[in-house]
Amino acid sequence: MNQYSFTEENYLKAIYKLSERDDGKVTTNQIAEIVKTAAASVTDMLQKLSEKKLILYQKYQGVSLTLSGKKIALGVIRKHRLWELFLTSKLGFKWDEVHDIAEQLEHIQSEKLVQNLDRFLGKPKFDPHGDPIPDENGKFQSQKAFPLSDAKKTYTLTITGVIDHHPDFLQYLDKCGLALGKKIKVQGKTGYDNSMNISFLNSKQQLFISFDVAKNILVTL
Amino acid sequence: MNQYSFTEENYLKAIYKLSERDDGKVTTNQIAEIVKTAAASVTDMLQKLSEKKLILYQKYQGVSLTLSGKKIALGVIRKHRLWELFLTSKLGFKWDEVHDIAEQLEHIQSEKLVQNLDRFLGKPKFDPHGDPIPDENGKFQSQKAFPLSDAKKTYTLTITGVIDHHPDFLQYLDKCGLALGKKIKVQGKTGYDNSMNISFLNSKQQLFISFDVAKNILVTL
DNA sequence: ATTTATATTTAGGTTTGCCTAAATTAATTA
DNA sequence: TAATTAATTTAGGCAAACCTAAATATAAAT
Repeated sequence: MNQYSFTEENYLKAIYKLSERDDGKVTTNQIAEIVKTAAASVTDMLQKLSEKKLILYQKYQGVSLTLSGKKIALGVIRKHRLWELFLTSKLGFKWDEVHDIAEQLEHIQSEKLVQNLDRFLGKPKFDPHGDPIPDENGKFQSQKAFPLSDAKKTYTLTITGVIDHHPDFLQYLDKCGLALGKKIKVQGKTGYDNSMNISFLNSKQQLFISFDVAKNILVTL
Repeated sequence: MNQYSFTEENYLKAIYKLSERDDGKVTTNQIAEIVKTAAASVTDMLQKLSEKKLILYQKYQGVSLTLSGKKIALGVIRKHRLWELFLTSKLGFKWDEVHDIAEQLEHIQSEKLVQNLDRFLGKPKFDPHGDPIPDENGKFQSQKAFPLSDAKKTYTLTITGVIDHHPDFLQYLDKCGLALGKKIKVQGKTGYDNSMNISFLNSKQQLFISFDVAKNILVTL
């Protein structure tokens, strides 16, 4: 009944994530970039998803998800994030190792499995990268976090998430001692290249980070 | 490099399980039965697997696994059984609910995931149905268990496994109070239909089970 | 040893998801 | 507004894994 292919789920997830950012119509090329296929293949799939009423699609006009499409996308994202948390909190994986495995696990079909896993993990609200985990109805708390690059001086900030999930980036943060929950303060900003000088609470340690890095770190006041 | 498709893995697993029993060449129709496809489709796949040197295949002569084929099959079985145990021991599933989910999970590709899961579960030797779990080298203890239907009277027996894994059968055992580890004694056998009268240790409870049921229960002395 | 039955393979065709190249539409720039 | 560029779609094709029907090989029965 409710069975969609691995590939279909990945397209829906990609469309969801794109429309989350741009908050409008998603284009063929954007999707092609994410799912790593030729644009022509994307067009094929869009026609198929449209027939199944999972997306709204008109030639050349971009796409958006229908309610059913969004539900499926959120279900996949929910599974992805639960599995990521499982891998780190129970199996001892580091946060830079879990993405590829969760990309596979997110397609396992079993409503009961998701519910039991959710309970086993204690109905968590956030995954190891600080992303919110949708509940069984697709609802989640959207964080009021903002990129560190937007931060003013003086305030004490808490690191609550990352935007870039690439292993290289995460490993770099590890090396700097930057982890979720860490409290930091912006000591200074260089006007020229927007790089930042930050310090940790309870430590004299200082750190320089580039604008590109700061853009990908999410913090709250 | 070491990547085989979902389907290829299922064929190899089927061939492994069939050759375990009959201990010889496996036929096209036997495989077709297990993987639930037409015999002609099996022939297609056998030719493909043969080219990849995962099986030894000659037209009309049946097949057997090569060493590489066997390794892959055992890897899949290892994963299947580890996941089944995870589902029952950590997520609260019952032994009749885990098969279909494990059929999906067994194809997740990540050597590290398997190792970490194995460690998380305490390097278990048996799955929830009493089947041995191969280690990272494909080695496992083959049980010296035998079907309850072959048991003589008098001895106290321990239930250590089941042959049939169908939910119906397992639920029936649950209803009878027959579970792994339970100690029983054969009180009598009916010559006519080979049905059995068994009793539990530490209980006056008596039970009649058919020959068909007894054939699918494994016990040790 | 033939004949009959069963098992297996070949032939031809489908679907899914992908590709490249060519055509078309939309967006941008002159 | 016309011309150029970029994005998107159509056309035609490929590989994987499946199917049915027909052909062929093996096994069983007379």
